[in-house]
Amino acid sequence: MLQDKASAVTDEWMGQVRTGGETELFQEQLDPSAAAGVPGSSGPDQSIENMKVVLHEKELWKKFHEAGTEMIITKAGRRMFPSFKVKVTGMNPKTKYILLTDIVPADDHRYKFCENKWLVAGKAEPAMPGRLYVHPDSPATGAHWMRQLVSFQKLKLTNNHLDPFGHIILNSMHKYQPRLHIVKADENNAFGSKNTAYCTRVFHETAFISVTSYQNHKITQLKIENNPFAKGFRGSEGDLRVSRIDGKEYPVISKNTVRQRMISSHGHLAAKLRGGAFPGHAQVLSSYQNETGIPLSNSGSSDALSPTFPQSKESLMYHCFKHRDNTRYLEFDCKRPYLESSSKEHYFRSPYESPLLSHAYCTDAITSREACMYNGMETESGAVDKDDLTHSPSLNCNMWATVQSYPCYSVDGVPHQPFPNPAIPQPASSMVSRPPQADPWVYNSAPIQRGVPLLSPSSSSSSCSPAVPVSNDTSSNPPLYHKKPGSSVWPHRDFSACSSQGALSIPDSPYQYTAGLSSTGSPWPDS
DNA sequence: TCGCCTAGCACGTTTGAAATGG
DNA sequence: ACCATTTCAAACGTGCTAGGCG
Repeated sequence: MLQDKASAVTDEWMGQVRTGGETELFQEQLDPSAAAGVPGSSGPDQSIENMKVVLHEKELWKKFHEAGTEMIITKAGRRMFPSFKVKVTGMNPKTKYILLTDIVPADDHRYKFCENKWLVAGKAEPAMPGRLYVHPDSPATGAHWMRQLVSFQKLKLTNNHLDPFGHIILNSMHKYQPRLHIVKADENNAFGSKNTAYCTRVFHETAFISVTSYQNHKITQLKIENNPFAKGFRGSEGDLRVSRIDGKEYPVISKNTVRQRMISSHGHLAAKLRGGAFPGHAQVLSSYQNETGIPLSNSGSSDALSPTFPQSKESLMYHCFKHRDNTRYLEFDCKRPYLESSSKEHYFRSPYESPLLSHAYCTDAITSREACMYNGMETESGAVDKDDLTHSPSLNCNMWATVQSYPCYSVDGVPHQPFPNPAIPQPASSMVSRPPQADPWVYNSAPIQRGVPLLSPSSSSSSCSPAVPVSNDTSSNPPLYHKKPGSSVWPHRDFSACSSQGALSIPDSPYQYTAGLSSTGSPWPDS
């Protein structure tokens, strides 16, 4: 069972279009030619306004939220748990959509965990290079998306600012909000052109604070109890994990803890000897930035500071690059050992032909196409209607990237004054790193507007938009994401954002995350 | 001294190739 | 020869801990 009916109703989302602060039905804004041009499209697209998105395992998310969700971030990348899964309905079965997610700062604070609560500990660090995670099945037909759960469980979080794998980069001890974007592919199986429509969905119960080690033992216990990979840390039946003394909860030292301590005290020397077998391993990434020249902060112009509705203020730049053979490793000095030591499912493998693409990455085609969609009870990658998989299995560019300064906030669509991020240089379009034209596998990109009011009185919010043309000249606004027409095989794709603006509407009050969800004693800060 | 971060560890799960049998 | 099932090892994901670092 995905959800009970009540929660499903709560999370129902009727797509709407936002243009210049007005709300309109999506279909009225949609360029009919866009739908008509989409292969397999049948008639007017009613999918957007009828679309409904339900967060999977909402109750579990609520449990975490009430305890103050924490997500571990590591240099190598760590999955989220609970993982971000949604059930989508109401799509046009034959229209192609691209599903993606990103994680944006929830506010401009840094936090610390004191006395069992998260407290504001100062101003946030400069925003990391924003990245998007494109579901590896994208683009796919509505029938495909609706058939099973759409899972983003392979998304990984990292605190490595130079991460070459395309994992989403976050700052530790900061609060973040995941978002889901549904983009209607245009006639080129792309989006970002003027005909591209998109919607954004935010589930506030998925907000979390990134940490390098768990602060709240309640979260630790929730993870251990619910994550099968942490089963090894579960105690035997009846093993109480938390004891209450004078109304306060104290963690109980588990058998594992005792064992670990014994191992540490008696076998530390041996462990060190074993650990010393691979010296220098962690040094690989530390030199990455200098080699590639990746700008850590490359968000766009001062538009980010504009209090106006963010939709027309944020731009994303996406690039897609051809998959090459393993020789691409040669372009990474000293990278290969690290790459090989990591998961087979590297979102990004290497930069490609041009130094300009230094922050472009590629995913592994084979593994990224592993089933990320689930039926209610079982995975059934083999049951997928191949007719619906209009893309080749080599499709493999499941990451985009954006860089965004701190978002401007809005409440129910009313923009809130954003706060500046002086640490981030704000050049305009100069941030666009265009791939060399000579490379036919390079996917070009252009700014896209997004408007995403995150704050809502409900536990979740959404926003929907038609493609607001950057200009009428489509040639100057190539799709952000597109499949080469006539290409039967998708290349490995890479989306590397060069620029975006703080168009994300997030309240500066943490209450947005607790409304309707929090209980007394919520660990979320009250400020 | 403190708080945060990292590497290495053990454990359980997942995955996929190889082996086996019908 | 083909297909389905089973087995098993490697890879992966996880939380825990000591030690490093600023």
